[in-house]
Amino acid sequence: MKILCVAEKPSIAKSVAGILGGGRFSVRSSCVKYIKNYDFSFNFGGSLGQCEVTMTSVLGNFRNNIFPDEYNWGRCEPMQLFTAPLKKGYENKTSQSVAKNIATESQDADRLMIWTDCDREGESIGHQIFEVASESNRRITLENTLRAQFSHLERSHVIHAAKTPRHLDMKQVYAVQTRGELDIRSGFAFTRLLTDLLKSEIPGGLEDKTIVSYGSCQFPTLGFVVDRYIRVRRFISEPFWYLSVTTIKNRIHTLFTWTKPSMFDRMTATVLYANCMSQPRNDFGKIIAKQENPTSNYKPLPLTTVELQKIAARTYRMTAKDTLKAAEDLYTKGIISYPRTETDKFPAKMDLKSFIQRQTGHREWGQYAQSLIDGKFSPPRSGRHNDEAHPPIHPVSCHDGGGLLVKEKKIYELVVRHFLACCSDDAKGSLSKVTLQWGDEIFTTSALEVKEENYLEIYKQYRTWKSSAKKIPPFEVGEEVKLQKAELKEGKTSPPNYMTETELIALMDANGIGTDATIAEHIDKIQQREYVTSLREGSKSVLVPSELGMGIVQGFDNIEFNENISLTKPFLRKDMENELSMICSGNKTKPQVIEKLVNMYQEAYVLTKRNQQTLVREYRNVIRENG
DNA sequence: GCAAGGTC
Repeated sequence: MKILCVAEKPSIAKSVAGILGGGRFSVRSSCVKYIKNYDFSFNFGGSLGQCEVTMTSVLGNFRNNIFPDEYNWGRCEPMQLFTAPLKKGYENKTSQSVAKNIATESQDADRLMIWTDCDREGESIGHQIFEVASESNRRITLENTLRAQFSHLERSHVIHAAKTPRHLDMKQVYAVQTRGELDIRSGFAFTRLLTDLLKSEIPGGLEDKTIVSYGSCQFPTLGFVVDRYIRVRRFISEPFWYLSVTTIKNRIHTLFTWTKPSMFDRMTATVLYANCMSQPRNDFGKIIAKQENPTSNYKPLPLTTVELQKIAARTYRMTAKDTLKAAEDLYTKGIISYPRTETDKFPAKMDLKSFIQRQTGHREWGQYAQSLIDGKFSPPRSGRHNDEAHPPIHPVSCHDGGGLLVKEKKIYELVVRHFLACCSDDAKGSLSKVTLQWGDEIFTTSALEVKEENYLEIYKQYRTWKSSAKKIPPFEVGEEVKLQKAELKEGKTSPPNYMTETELIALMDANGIGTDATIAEHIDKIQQREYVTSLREGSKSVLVPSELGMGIVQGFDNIEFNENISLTKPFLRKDMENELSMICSGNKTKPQVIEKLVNMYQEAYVLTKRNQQTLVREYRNVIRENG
């Protein structure tokens, strides 16, 4: 029997061929520069048995939606794009060649086995491969097409995946197709409307090559930046007042903080201060309580892509894009698990200790790993996210760093240390708190003492939790202590900061805008479109909207849409994600979801067009306000 | 000329 295996990317095809072929395979080049075809034999067991195998790959998505030529820009009313037919096509020469290689290689195959990544997109890419293969070879059907399930490239795992395939999950395929169709219809329609409108109404305002694009991810991303900008600009600093006392005992000065919130009314604060000052012995305070409570600092949750990007941005100042690239390269080398995951909970049956064991020989953290094996192991915390495709990011093999790029080394170290931290105990400490009364007012001071570092021993680079530098003198309850200072102080509320990239990533992630692989691209896109510019502010850079970006958001926010739908807010996109999940779980069908959301977008389009002067007016307003 | 999603 002859089997054609197809992976999502060339690196996976190479690794899997190496494992299944046991190192004995021959390589042929294909009509695409990056893609190689590997021939070998492998015993799949079961009804397949010993097979001749060709392993190849595609380059991610290669078939996409295309509108027929009569719907090109300027040749139809954009509104028609919501219902125009869509055909499958190839965007460029490369994807056409990718398809050609699949068609050729499938010709003499008895079976097709899909080896794309095990996520929703992978399932859809698998279906594209199936379509091309079955068009070229009628013996390949959806029923006899196999789908390997794997989440990392460790040898025994890959062999097990080859021997226990399932079928393509069409529900996931339909969910992805639904998103694709809605995005191209709404994206093209609104982009043409906005571009043509703003160019004709604001002559000389926009350059010829400018595109004012709408996208279901671009707009909410822009919306986050604008919201923050407005909050900063509208911020008015307010003074507030508070009481503060400092004691002196054993020559140690101890600052006590008022337990009441700061007051925005000066008179009230002054009266309270005067009350205290009018007491006899107003230069003494009384210790009324003393506590010492055990406290913990929790170890981190199992590592997701976005968390990895956030930690790397904070600790190493790496961009989200660079972090993902480094992690992807470590994955294809078999060093860490699949780095695109939303799951922050390890599967119950996973043998974590075997992964720790592999790290015991490492010169930096081997000893620590050994101590976990020798009894200090503690089961990881469980988060509430699960993408049902990949476990949290964890190291697969032990690597001394030789031959790795600097960025890869950093990311590898982060992944290992994070994993070991997850399998350790929380840090333990004790928090001492002393309460003091001065007049009728109550003040407290506290100090932390770290007793057991536990996970922090391996995780110091990424998180600090230290004993307080200040020492609290040995106060006794009931004791009267001399005050060194007792003051009425004035403070000022400070404005929020402009949006940083790290914050924007966190917001997009929390709101389901884009995927781990595309979040960085959307941030890039709204800058290319000149909706947003990046400014340096001190040591970090922040994102602020341009006039165009402000104008668009203000314009859309001033149009009243049905059911309070907002195109610049994340809720619409989140709704769509929910609908897609329902397709995956079998509770809705692709046509149902498309009908519902196309109707909604059409209504929004009609209202936008009817109120197009609002968009123009708001954009002009922004320009005028800026002078 | 236009989206978002893969990957190179």
